[in-house]
Amino acid sequence: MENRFRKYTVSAISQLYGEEIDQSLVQLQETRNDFEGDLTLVVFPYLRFSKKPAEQTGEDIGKWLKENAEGVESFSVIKGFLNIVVRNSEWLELFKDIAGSDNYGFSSPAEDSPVILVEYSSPNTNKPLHLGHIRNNLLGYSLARILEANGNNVCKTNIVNDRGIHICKSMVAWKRFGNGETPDKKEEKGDHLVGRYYVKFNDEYNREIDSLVAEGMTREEASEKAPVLEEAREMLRGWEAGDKEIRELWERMNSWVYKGFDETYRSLGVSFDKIYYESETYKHGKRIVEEALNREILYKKEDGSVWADLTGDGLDHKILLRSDGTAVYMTQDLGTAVDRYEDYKFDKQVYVVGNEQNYHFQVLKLILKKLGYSWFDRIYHFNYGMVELPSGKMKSREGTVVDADELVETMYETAREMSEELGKLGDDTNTDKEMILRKIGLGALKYYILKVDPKKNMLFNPKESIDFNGNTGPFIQYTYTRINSILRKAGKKKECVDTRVEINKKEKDIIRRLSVFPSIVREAGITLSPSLIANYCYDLAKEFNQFYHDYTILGEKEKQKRDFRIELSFQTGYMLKNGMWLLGIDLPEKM
RNA sequence: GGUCCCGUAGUUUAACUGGAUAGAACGUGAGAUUCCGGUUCUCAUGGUAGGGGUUCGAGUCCUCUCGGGAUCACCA
Repeated sequence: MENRFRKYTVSAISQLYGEEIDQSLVQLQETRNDFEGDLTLVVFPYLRFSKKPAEQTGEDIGKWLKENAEGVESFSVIKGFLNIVVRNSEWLELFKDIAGSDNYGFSSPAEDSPVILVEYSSPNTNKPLHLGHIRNNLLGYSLARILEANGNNVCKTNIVNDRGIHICKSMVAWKRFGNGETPDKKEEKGDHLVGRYYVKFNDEYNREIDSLVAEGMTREEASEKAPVLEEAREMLRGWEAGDKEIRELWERMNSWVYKGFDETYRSLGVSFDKIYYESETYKHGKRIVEEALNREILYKKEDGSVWADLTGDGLDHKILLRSDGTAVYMTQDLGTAVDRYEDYKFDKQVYVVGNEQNYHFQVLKLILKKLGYSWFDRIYHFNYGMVELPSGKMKSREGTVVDADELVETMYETAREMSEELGKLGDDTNTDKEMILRKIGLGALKYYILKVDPKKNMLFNPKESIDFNGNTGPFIQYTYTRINSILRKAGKKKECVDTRVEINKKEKDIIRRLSVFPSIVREAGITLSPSLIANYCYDLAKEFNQFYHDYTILGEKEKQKRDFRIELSFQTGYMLKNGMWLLGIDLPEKM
């Protein structure tokens, strides 16, 4: 409908003022609630063509539309805003289109559609996932779905940082204190077990520093020379040299971690199409750096370390290989990027990584450019802010991180408590009940995180997120189950839309809301914002609830009206389901 | 100190990318409704950190000040 009016406006301007304008210049929006009308045209931009005051211009265009455009009931002009009232039959035609199309608002990718890689999660294998990763995973997963719905060929990737000094630290601690402990023996998730030894390493490290200081060493010196650290470094060198024993231990402990991660990913409901490992890509990175060194794009210091000079671009010097020849983070990321380009020839790559790495990605892009990769501009860093808790900031050093598994469990527990308090779900079997509660707990978590603008630091309040009222996931889930209940009672068959039926304001509001879904999906795809989808779902659910409150659906006597309302409910539920699907949120059929 | 991000009612947030009187939600106070599933609605309360600029029009763009965060490692 909006598109049609856009075209009408272009013709109106052309016929009235003899000026050909582009459709993008037409500012058409929903009429605000306080004014009479459905669509509003902003006429200010045309004043320079009409050479008349805003009111007069609005009147002219309004008159033209009334005479020439189909479906205009009436119009009014307030200041520079032309409010158009659209005929009810137009709305019903529109609704018929919506009801008649499958997956309204979704486009399916063709073979030659753009290829987009979405990287997210990117865990280190020395500790379990935490709240920050949750935001990352949810954003990444949702972005992938949104891009897919926009008709792109999307590949979800993950880069696992499975090598480096941090992993060696866990390994050293496990060798020293582990007594052959394994996840099976301990009945502990592997990632948690390994994470525990990482913490143990740091405890031991600090203890050794303290005792060295007590023996008269300076703190600075002590933190360099502590024996455990030496041992970890030795292990890293051994790892890079391919020492058999070290590699075996490394593989063994990593396998524990992967098993744990898989469980976490499953409980969060996210997945990947392709996983890259740093232990494989870093070699490629090193080759790339060495080649670039030969071509004198990079330079070597006297101590043997390799650097990129970025001062010409307003940045600093950046190290790419250590003096002992080992790789750094940037080295492997270069390798990963090139690997991926060779694998997929992507049109775009989206890195979902926290904003603390803004500098890193700025540098990555620049170095790719310097090295002559023409596609350097196709990588995009999707950065997001930190998650804080009501109790304060998360600091791993202070032990205030929130473990991902624990949080999911807490959400589930909270859902159960609330549900018991309300005394529902009585007659369902236990497994059904559990599944529903998982969906509610997880839906609450996901919705609460995704409705916020990713750029902003956010505060996560578990209690508030699971509220059944307000702008929350459970509220939308609840609306959906309510619709389902109505449809079950109605016999749930698809109704034909009779375009002669009379509709009221609320019904029109819902149709209008339904009709903008495609443009919201498109917008979310362009701006990469799941929050747009989240807020859309909330608005739709709220509008439906108002309608539900004011009018009866099943109790309506007139058959045509009743059928229409049932179909309207069906479409609303369908749209909620699709919208929430884009966020990776499941809607239970009952709750 | 350099660079980047952020600052909207008591709190959590939105604003169609420069459009109307800045919307919601939670909370608080008053009232109506409570029939398909836990409702919903109305009213009250209260906000763009501050100054200057750009123009028909600024939360949005520019600039300065103030506040918060990130980063500037031979960590990842």
